[in-house]
Amino acid sequence: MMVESASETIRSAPSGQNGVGSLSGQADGGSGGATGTAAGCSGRDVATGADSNGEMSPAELLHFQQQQVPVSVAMMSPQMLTPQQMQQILSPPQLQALLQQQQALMLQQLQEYYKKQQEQLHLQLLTQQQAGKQQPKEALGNKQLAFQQQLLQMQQLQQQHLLNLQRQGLVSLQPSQASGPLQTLPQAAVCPTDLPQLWKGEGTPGQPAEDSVKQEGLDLTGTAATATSFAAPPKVSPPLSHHTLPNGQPTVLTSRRDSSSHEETPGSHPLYGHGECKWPGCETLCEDLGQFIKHLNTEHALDDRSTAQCRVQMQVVQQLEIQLAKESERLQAMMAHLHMRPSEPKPFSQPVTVSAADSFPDGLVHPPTSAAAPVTPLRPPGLSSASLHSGGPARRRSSDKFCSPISSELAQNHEFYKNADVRPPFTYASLIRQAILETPDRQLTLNEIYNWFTRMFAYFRRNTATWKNAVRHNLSLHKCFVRVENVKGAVWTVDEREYQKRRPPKMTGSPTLVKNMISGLSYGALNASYQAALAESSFPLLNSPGVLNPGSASSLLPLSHDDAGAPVEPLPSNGSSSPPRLSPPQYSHQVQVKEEPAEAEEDRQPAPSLGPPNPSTMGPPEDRDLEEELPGEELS
DNA sequence: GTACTGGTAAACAAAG
DNA sequence: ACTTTGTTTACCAGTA
Repeated sequence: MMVESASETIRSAPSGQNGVGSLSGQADGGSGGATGTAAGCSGRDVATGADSNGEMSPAELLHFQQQQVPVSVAMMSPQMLTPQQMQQILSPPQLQALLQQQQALMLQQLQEYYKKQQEQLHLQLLTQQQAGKQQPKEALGNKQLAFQQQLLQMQQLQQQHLLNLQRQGLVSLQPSQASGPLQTLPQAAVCPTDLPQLWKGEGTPGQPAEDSVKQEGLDLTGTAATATSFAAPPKVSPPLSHHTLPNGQPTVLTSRRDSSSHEETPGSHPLYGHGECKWPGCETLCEDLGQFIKHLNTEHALDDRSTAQCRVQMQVVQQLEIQLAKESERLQAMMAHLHMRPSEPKPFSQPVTVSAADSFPDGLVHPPTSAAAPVTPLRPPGLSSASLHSGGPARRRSSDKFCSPISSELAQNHEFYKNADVRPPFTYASLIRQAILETPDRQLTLNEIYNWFTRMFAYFRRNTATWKNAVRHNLSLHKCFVRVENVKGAVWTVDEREYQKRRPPKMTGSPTLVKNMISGLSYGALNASYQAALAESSFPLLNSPGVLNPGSASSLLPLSHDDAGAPVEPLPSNGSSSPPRLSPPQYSHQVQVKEEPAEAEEDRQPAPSLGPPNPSTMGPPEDRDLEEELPGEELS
């Protein structure tokens, strides 16, 4: 198997790589290989985390990785989906939007955390100064210096992060501002007040800071995860108010910093909130600020324990910083990888997709993906097969079911599938059909089908033996694929009627079910179904404008109108009432002559009894089409 | 629990 | 003899 795979890879590589280099505009075989490798690497990177870049020690790396996955995943997906699942559920544009959101969230988290840290460090300075009276002078001086250095370091780190992010074009705000557009994000997403929980059970006075860091690091993930409950509204805004420091808050901070030698502003203390001490791991209840100050001076005076805690806090911040840097780097790579999808909003595909996305079989109106993802239909969660990335058994391709039109999906994410090592969520049968229908004469040899797979999907550039076997298996198994002996060999064609018949397997023989289902569907869903079918039928022409409406689609698709059942049947089709049933050779001949008539008349037995769902709003062609197309598209 | 569908693996044969 | 193509069977998993 592996031997065959290797040989096939070599053989199919040149042809398959031709279209691969589109990312860089290259089209020769050499760049294709590199592109494929890059795609594979990026996919692995996304799944398993960034590789070591030499800037981190093994321990740090381990620690970082321990934090990284849960944090990032939690921030990306409140439902705790794996990246692969996210990838499958979300369309590439959605992924991009999500990544940007993740980046923004991390930025906000870091900013808030920096502020928190600054306040804590600053408070430490204050505490030292007050407690320093009982301490030896030079020791106090050293520690003060250390704290000041830490504070300075914190500020530098913060500025550096902001600069980095600005350089990436991800942030367009001034460092003094929390995060302009990001303020719409849930404030509780990363709540600094949760951070003290990291210190729960934190080290005893003599415990080394490193040990604490390990614990904190692990706890941090949990904190971040729990803090990422987007759905829940921020229930405690008051405690946040003096931590998050929206816009004018930095001035408060600076004023406090300036008044470091003075009294704290009455009623507000960065470590005091909700009547309790906010010192990491403390949470001692204090009735008023005075009591809190007293508690602070007694319990959190400048000693080894407090120093260790502060160091731990520092390391937590540093971990976050490292994580942010790593995530930023990864995000950049991912975006660079995905950026090849400018999505050139094809004007024709948009109406089709939008309507298809608007009305899903579930009857829900799915919002448009995002501004950055204008025209990608959402796949219903759970519909897409999961965890295909590693090449494991993949189930439940979505193409045939529901109304996810393979053509429009492919048209929109063509570049994505071409370069990303992601398994397309379509069945082999639908892919084979697509490959065949893309050709002018609607026929392909087996090898040409192979080439189409490798050309269109990076995923099919590996494990060739497996999927090729599957292709052959599907070609032989499904009646909709007709083998035709040609002068130059055997070619494969698609019997659309068989293909359409195959799609509504569960609906056949249950007219009542069909009827109930149709009656339960809105016109929008029906229309979406129709348009989806139309889009699917017109994939080969999606790259040419004018497939906006059934009429133009049919006119541009002399042959494939049978594809969508009989949607565009009223159109020319040279009026022939078609020979209903063709033997394979005949059919192939029809294909070649492009005379595939508007048949499907005899296949539409149950249709007449169903009646048009909404005659007033739909034209006759749509009605007929929907009656036939709907079962397969909407229910299955 | 069952039927159906889809994916994967494998064996086998025929043809080039 | 080897590869490619094509067929068939079996098994597993997901879904209705």
